[in-house]
Amino acid sequence: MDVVNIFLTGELGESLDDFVHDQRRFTFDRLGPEGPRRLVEGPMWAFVDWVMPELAGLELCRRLRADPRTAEAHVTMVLDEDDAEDRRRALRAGADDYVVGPLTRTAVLDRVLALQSRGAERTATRRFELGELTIDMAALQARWDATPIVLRPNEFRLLRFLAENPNRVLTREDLINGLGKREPPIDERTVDVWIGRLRRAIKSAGGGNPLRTVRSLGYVFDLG
Amino acid sequence: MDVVNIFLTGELGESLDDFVHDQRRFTFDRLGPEGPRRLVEGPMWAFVDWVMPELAGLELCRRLRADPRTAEAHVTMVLDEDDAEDRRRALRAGADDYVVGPLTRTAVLDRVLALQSRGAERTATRRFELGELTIDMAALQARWDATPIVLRPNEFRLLRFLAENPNRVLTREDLINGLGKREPPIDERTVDVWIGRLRRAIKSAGGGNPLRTVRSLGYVFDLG
DNA sequence: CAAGCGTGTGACGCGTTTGTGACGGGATTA
DNA sequence: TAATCCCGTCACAAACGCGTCACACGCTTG
Repeated sequence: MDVVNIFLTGELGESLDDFVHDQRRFTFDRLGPEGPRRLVEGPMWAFVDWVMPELAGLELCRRLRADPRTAEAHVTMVLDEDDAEDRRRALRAGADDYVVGPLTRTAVLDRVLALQSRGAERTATRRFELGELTIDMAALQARWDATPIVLRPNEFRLLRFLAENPNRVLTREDLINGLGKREPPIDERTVDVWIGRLRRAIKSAGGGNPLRTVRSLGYVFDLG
Repeated sequence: MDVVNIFLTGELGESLDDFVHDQRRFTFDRLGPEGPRRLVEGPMWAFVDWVMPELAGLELCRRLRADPRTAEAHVTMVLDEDDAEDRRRALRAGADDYVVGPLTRTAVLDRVLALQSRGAERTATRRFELGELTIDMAALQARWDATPIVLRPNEFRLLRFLAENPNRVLTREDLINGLGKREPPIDERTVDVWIGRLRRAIKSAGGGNPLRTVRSLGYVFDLG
């Protein structure tokens, strides 16, 4: 069984229990100014707060990179707000990517799973644009023409899957499988509701409707 | 053992060896302006650089599509930077998708595996062109010279069937059978209505009228 | 030129599919 | 623990697709 070790700064690290999902075990631990409290086998994921009580997040980030025990960890910086300059600084300090907080367990797991499934390749497409739509895998955020689209986790996964298969009719079954929802079996009509919610979210960010209904078949993400 | 043949433009094609992974053999070869150096059996994947020494990537992409030996290949365009307009152009030139480079072997394999596992049922002919008309089977969408034609399912099937039998008179019966409508029996006059609707749809996308009536016989899809 | 076909097309109505507000259970957060 | 959020399902109304009809127009034939 795969194990993924997740380290978090601040309170969050304390409050989370270990967790199993999809044959994979996740361990959570607190990340202090000296790094992780215990050393572990397997992939490590560190989420570093931008502001911390004892230490600036940037400094911790540099220390993690400098320490051979944690140099290989995947480091995600947690920002309070979406500031371009902060992002640059985070990446320069050695972070692999960033999220705009606040961080919940769901957000953490979503990220870890998303990045894992995209493969170990660090420079894989983490971000892609389709027309006016930008999907940023690293920040788990989508934008329409620079306006952020407020998406719930399921909606983001849906959008991602659709956008990864553009110009191709996806049946409701495809979509259910694509989001990895085999158990419990999902009513196909539910997909319509997903689509409706996703459309509304895109629309309320001022976006168009790239999701075309193909009657009696499914849906397509349409590119220009 | 499955074999997947991967063709790459530029240096990358030279530097990679054949490779085995998960019961599957991958062969790598260089892709020049004239297409692949050697011809192969089995699925083909071409990764085309946006910029190439001898030839623009877009042009190569079009050539691959036009060449019957490579028309069925899955073509991925490799972009240097994230430009929305370039993406559109790539897809319009016949690329199936795109990545933002730089490309490594890992990135290539990840992508091929991901696409293979998703699109298990790749239709034989994903897309074909007849003059200004393009028919995209995967997206169930037709375009006249880059303008989408709004078609209902039945109209799409009709257009597809006509386009698959160009320059050949199809009787109303042929058309009814071609669309697989045996039950319940369809009035032949209904075909006239189908044709009329299809013509209108093409026209309102700015297209011409490739559908010629052959009095007392049926209809022809006219090429040239 | 008249009569007779063959075709184009607007209109209609039925059956099906889709969109969506509402609800409730379950998980998460504070 | 209470409050909130997320999400799957349901039910109903609206939208849609499509086959048919009916009539007008045009072409053919005598």
